Amino acid sequence: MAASVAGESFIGPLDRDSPTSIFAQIRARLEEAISSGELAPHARLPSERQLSAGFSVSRMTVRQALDGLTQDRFLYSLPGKGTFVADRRVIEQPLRHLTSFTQDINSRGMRPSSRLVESRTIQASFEMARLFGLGPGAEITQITRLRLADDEPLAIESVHIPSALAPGLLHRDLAAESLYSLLANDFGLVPTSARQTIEAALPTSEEQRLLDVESSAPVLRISRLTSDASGRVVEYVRSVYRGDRYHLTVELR
Amino acid sequence: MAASVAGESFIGPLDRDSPTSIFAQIRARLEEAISSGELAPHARLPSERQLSAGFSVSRMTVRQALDGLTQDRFLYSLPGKGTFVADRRVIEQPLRHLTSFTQDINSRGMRPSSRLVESRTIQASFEMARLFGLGPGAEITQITRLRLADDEPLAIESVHIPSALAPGLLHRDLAAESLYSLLANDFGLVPTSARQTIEAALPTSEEQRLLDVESSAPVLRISRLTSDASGRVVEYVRSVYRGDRYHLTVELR
DNA sequence: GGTCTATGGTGGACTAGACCAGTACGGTCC
DNA sequence: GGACCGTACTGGTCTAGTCCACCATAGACC
Repeated sequence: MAASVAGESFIGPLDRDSPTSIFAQIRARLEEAISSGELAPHARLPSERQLSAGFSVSRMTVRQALDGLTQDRFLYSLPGKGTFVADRRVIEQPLRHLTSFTQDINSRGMRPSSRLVESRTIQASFEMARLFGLGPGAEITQITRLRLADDEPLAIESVHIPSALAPGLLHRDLAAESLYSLLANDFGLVPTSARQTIEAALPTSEEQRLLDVESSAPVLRISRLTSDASGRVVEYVRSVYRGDRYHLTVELR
Repeated sequence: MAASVAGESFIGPLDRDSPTSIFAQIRARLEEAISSGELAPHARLPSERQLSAGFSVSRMTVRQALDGLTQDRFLYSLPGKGTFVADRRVIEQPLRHLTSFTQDINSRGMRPSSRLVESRTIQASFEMARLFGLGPGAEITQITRLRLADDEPLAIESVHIPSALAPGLLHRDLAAESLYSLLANDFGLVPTSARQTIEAALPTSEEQRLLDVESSAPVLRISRLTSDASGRVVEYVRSVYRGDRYHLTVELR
């Protein structure tokens, strides 16, 4: 009744000189074995002690890899029984991660593009200053773009970033490089978490025109507040998506 | 310019005989110190070695507590510099966690209630059988309820659970006990993660009647697939929320 | 002034052990 | 047959150390 004996191909020598840490290598091996199907859903993994011997590392190092995979719902463990592969067939590809419009649309198998609607510097309103933790009247760079998928209008996206965090942003060519890689590379702004508020509404007349929809066509209004690891708010985005062409998928815990 | 010296009140002897693990106790101390404001945002924590000495535990145990808090965005660390309190003032209360309608509405400061619309056993459609990983035609218990907040209609919620997972569910009194505590206590179904799909739409005539809205009033259609730790799908919920009274908040990473 | 360098501190990674509570199973006793 | 009990295994927790890359600072040197 026991699972497969020996021959677990994902066990094997690791690269001790690699810049990648040992536990990350073990984690990658297991992830690979899971996604390739070698480790099927609900299959039992070798015990931590067996893995530790198989990889010639300490058990704590194995646990560091297993803990991460458990945290991310690749594995689950039952004390006294063993560690098992979680069944992710359903919770497969959806975007649990923070994604840009470009990544999002690409992952849906469409071609993203955008058209600049407006870009300017504004004074922060009281509310917006509070969100960013700035004094009222602080300068905010606002970039509004029409977002298209396969050349059809899909959303209007209005990004707000404190000018102090990204000086000179207005004069950059956002057609040439992605806003997010620009923020990360040139300004050191690395988003790690975001809070999104989603509501259903009807479009304003301006939105009807840009999105090319009727006044009775429902839209998704999404506002997103993005922070870096220290919790500093780096951007505030207000988007309006066509309800007929877009649905949002999120994963909760 | 250095932070407070000595006198960190959250450091102190732990209960070695407690059923709660040491690292969980340390974690609780730090969380408490953060939420009380004793550890302000961006304040530097004592070093891992100092904490380890202060609590008289091994450094690995301290790290177990810190790692968890970092994972959950209470802390962030800068190698070579120290560990710091993240600024969560913005990403404060929103529901990162899986919540029931009752919890959700309570946390918004309103009084939740519900009215049974329909409860019955149906044959799984091909699509629904696939979602649950069952054969087509498997029995599904379906419970549809009108959900109210402060006695105003807010949503229609239709829960689907494989009958085999919760036998006799139809004959239980859902007014008396929460569906979720019932599922957990009597059937051992503990949801740990969910995938939600959200879209904006217009209500059907039946939905207009139940929610008491016009045909042109946009609604949020949310479908949720809930799984337990092993990845087994335990429930599928389809909800329709009034767009004017409800907005959804989620946190991403 | 500016630049280099040693020093001591920090988090990150890793080791090789230990004890515990829970599980499964085989055997023994009734 | 059924109840009990030891044994061997599992993951969960904890210890007491090591080595490393990175960071700040203070002092020496130019």
